[in-house]
Amino acid sequence: MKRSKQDAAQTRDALLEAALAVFGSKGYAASTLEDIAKAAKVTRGALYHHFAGKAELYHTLVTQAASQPGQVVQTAIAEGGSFLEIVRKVFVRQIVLLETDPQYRATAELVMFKLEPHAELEQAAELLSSGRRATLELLTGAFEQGIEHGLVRSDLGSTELARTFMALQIGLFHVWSTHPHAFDLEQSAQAVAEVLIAGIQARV
Amino acid sequence: MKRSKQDAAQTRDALLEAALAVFGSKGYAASTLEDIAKAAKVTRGALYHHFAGKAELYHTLVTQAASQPGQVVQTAIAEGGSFLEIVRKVFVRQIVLLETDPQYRATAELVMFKLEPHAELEQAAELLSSGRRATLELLTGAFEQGIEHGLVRSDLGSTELARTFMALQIGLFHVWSTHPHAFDLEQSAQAVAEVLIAGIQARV
DNA sequence: ACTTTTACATACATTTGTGTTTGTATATAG
DNA sequence: CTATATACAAACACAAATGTATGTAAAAGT
Repeated sequence: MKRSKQDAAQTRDALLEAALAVFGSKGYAASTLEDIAKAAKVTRGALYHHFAGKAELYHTLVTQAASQPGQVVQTAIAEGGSFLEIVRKVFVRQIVLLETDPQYRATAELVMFKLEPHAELEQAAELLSSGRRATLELLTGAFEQGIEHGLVRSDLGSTELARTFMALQIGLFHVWSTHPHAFDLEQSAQAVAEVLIAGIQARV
Repeated sequence: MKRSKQDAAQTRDALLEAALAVFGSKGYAASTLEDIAKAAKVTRGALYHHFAGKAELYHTLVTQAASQPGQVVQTAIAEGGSFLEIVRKVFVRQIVLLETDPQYRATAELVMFKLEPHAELEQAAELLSSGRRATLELLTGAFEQGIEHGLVRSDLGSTELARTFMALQIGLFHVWSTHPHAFDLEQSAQAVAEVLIAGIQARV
């Protein structure tokens, strides 16, 4: 019984969603296509019809997640406020996004904390890697300006400050990811941001 | 040709070392026992003689790595210095340890950033998890004292400060782990520690 | 010196997952 | 209205990995 084109797109989405869930709960290598197909309530036949195989499924997930970064920065800047205020906002909001968007969270956890260096995943890894580099450069540029305006301490250099920002974000995400029920993410993010702001601002 | 007991212990160590390397480079599930045996220059027969299977190998690695934590704290305290000085020392030294001890680094990367929730690995995961909780509690206690002595800011609470410390460490490790050649770890750790200290100290 | 373990290697059986092929009902195009 | 392409399911073939059983030479015990 063949389905219409709309139905087909629906199954495709179901497969992607199922793949994310299964990959997230068992890791890439341990996940079987049968698992994914079953989770999407279809057979492997459907899966092979829509995707070339496991690697392509994974790659699709990663690329679609990597395409939605950094608009948080844009809106925070647009809202105005002092430099440090913007930094605080961006920090907290990017963290909170992990809690509010389960899809985003799952993908992020998958590619950051469950990265298996499989040969077929080279492209995806490379994509992620370059994304991270870009974010770091963007942050470095921002802190460079903050230093020039005398708002941020100048003794450590903009690169180290950017790395600190990233490290704090990633680290908090990791801690929360391993014990999600242990504390409230947003509240903690605000506290951590306080420390960050106090730590990077120029001394009077 | 049978080897002596000493040779046998050597083979066992070689297997563990090889397992760590292979797990680290391919992930748990994707690593085959043949890979590990070959890397240790023995056959799978030897492997099955020393270990029950893949899971036991992994478990052995994890437990032996989890047994060597926190002596950094002891020595730093013994050396004396102000509270914040000790915090800084502990932060930097624990990070640097990742660079100096490749064995420790590999295990840490494996269990922190390549954690595959395999069913057979439950025990190992539980062990890791409780270890992290213990570290966090130890840190919380330390910061609690710091607050009481008026050396640390009191507005955020000791738990949040401890989490910040952990997050910064883990995050920096993660950033370095994904791009080891991009920057000098020790230097960066010192800079990051500067920010941390400035961020948590009591305001005058 | 003789017997019994020990430390492996080798060979085999079984399972499991992947990729491919075939079949089929239905939607869509002409 | 007929032909073809589409969206899958079901069956099959193949490879790889695990676990186990067997063999064996040397070390360790007696």
